[in-house]
Amino acid sequence: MPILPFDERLDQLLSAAARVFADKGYHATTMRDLSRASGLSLAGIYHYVAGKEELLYLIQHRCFEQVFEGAQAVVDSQPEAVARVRAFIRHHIAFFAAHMPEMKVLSHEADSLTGERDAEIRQLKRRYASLLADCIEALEGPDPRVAAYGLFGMMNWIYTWYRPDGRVSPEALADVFAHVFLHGAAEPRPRAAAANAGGPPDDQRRSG
Amino acid sequence: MPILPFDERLDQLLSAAARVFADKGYHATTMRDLSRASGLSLAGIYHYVAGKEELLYLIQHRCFEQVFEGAQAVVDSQPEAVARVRAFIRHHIAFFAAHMPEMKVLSHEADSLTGERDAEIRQLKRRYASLLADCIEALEGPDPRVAAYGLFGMMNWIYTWYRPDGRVSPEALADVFAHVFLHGAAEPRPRAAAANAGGPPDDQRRSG
DNA sequence: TGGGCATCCGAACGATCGTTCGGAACGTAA
DNA sequence: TTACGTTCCGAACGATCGTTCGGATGCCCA
Repeated sequence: MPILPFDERLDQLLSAAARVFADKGYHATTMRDLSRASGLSLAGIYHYVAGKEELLYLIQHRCFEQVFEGAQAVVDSQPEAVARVRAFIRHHIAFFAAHMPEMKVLSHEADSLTGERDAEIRQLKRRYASLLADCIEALEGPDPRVAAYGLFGMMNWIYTWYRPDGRVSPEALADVFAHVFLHGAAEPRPRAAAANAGGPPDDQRRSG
Repeated sequence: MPILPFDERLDQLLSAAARVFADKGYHATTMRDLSRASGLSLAGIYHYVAGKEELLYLIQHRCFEQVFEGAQAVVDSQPEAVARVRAFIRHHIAFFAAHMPEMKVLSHEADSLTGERDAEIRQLKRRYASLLADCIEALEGPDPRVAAYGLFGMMNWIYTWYRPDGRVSPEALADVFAHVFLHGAAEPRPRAAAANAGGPPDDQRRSG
């Protein structure tokens, strides 16, 4: 037995690969990049995975199973429609912020898999989207499919601009998104709780 | 002079390249793909552009100037904050639907340029985002930056799921997004106008 | 008739890609 | 000690990449 057992070394490899894929994009990263980032030799990588695409598949599959399981749990714990949607948003954003590279790869490299691996991930994606769409349908608002995809866009897009260690905490971000999606940006927020962590708790209520 | 003047042949090339980039992704498409799609020979492409990256740059630059100009115009034509935001959304979605390949490339390949070309496109992007953020700030709702990026995500994400020739017209899509962003998905929409195109052109005011 | 420019191409170049091959180093079991 | 499976690597393979080179063709003007 070497320093690390097989499974843990594989986890390390997948984690390093997720970071590089997120940073440079799947097609633009080379196996030599992954060799450098993982500490394995170029050939050594192939002891753990069959090839580059399997690496991407494993990252996406593991990540998806995790978000889905967590989302299912928090949604089930809420009986009421608005609370279920809010819980989904909070969980999705929290998970996203805690697994930025993997979630970015999941969002940005959705078309980079092929064949059966592609089909399997697409199916997971459909199930996850349905979970949210079903919650939204109970709101009896606009077209649930359109609204759900709109909300996914709002949330998934954060990989292009949001930094979890910046001025806006993941919790504050989720609250803003939940408020905007449920009640709209033209409505004042009920409590102070803007997006800034430190500053004065600027009150949101409109003047007139 | 051949059948087509230089500029028009270049337009054709850029249009073909946008379609292929949108379909396969920038890094995954080869110059030979572009040769096939444009009807030019592999070497012939280099008579019109300096290389693959310039192709991507020209697509993004031209597209961005167009959306920005149009958005500026429709925003300026509206005096009131809510109407300005709504106008921005309608224009962005309409333009997106009418220029799907280019806008997908603009959204999805935001990190594929390098050096000066990258810097220039990023600056255009900042200006465009500020235009929307300024409109949103006047709503006096949640953090304008967060809300603006959230709205951009909602709108730009459509390249992953929306087909302009499907059951939901671009106008209906824009109306749903405008309603959700401004008033929330938990609020009922004022008129029927769910997702059908032929309805009355306007449905602004809340019910109460 | 001939020079010059614009348009466009077939063929090839060097670089780099994902992957593979043959084996080294090590621990364990007999 | 030998035998063997696991872990891992240096070196190389064939394929393909973006790009370039040296023209070929046709049009314009003199």
